[in-house]
Amino acid sequence: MTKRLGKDFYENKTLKVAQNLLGKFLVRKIGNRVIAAKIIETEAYCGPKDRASHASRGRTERTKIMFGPAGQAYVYLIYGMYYCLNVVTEKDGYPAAVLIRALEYSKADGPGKLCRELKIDKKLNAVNLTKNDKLWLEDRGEVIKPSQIERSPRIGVDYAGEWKDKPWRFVIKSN
DNA sequence: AGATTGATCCAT
DNA sequence: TGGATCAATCTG
Repeated sequence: MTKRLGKDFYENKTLKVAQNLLGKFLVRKIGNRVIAAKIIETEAYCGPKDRASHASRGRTERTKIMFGPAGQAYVYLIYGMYYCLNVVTEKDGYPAAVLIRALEYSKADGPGKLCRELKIDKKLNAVNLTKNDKLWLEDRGEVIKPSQIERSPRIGVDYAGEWKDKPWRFVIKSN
């Protein structure tokens, strides 16, 4: 059973989507080559008050995508050298997204390397993951039980004050 | 621990 | 318009 995730999957509470994404497959089509890899690590960025989220400083040219409807890709450049891939969640108007941090594929552990391996760059920013033929997500029937999920604080957000310790990072155990 | 690297954001 | 900042990674 293989089914592309639709808007109903993304239009949900971000913490729930972040956990549901574990075990799903990220599919990237480059020319005639198709790469599919299981998602094993995610992080949730929730709402305008989450200081770790780019959206916490309000709607800007870069972050407006996070305020948009669920099911779009949010791709941005960080530290001048690496791209990070997020998927937008929740209702149109509410800024939230899930960062895809690692895949069970080659050396794609870490959001920067992941995007390098899959050739994800700014051209894929704002694409609709439910419709386009270059990048999308699939349910291949794998079920991840809550007991297989490990929670921990998010990476690289020490500047976020009280928000930095929230256990909003999700990893499949034994990876 | 330090260097890298450049788009983005906001204010000296 | 300029300077500080950064959801990272590599090298030592």
